[in-house]
Amino acid sequence: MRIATFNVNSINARLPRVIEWLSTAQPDVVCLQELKCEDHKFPAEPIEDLGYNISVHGQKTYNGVALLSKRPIEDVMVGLPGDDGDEQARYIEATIDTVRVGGLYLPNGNPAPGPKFDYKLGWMDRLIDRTRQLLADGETFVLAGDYNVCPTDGDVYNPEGWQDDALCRPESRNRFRQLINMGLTDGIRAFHPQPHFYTYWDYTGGAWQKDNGLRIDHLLLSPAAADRLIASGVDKDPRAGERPSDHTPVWVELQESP
DNA sequence: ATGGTAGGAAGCCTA
Repeated sequence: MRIATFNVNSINARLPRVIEWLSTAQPDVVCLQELKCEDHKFPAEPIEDLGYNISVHGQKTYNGVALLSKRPIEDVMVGLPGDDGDEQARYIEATIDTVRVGGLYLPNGNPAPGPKFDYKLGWMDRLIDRTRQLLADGETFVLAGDYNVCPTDGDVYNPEGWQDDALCRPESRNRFRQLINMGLTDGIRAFHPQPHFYTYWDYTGGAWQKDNGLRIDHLLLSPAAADRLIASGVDKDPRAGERPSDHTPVWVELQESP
């Protein structure tokens, strides 16, 4: 069972890239971020034609997340618990087969310090609370998405230049580490511990050509999910295509449940 | 070198 995450930076602008990637990679489950459209403007038909069920939590202009799955999507929950006043569409969770899958678009948080950074840290605290609940419920789960956190300096092409950025600040890294310390496994890191294994390259300055990247898209696995982890990877092909997203798909492969 | 590029919305904001 292959579970992937892909920040598309507008699903409608990216539809050709997404269709091409789904057709070749054939992931079982996909978490999409930055749809930048409301539910009714999500291009469902061409994706359904490839055999996917779809659950969308959209928003006009900004944010927006979705789950795609070749298997049934059950018990969908949208919105991260813990703040009823949070209007931003950044979280969707559902059960697929035996796995609870959370698709997330963690706030960028720049500039730091400031209100946007405070929102990011509060959101991360709520994600930690949600993780605690999933563990208490005994769920086998994967939390996948654009975390907007570079866990270590090895995940940044130029750590000195990025040390004050919200993606690299100690407050952000500390909260990411809290998730790991709850027993979660970084799916990419488990198979690819080397530095400079990136998932995102800025549009500006020839970042892609120079491999000036960041590792900010992650799949975190519960202990029971990690016991089934057999492979992981980064698909760089979509980033090299025409009109690409600035992110590229990242995936884990889980052994089928018995 | 306080830029650069991309997307959506509306004549800027977010990333």
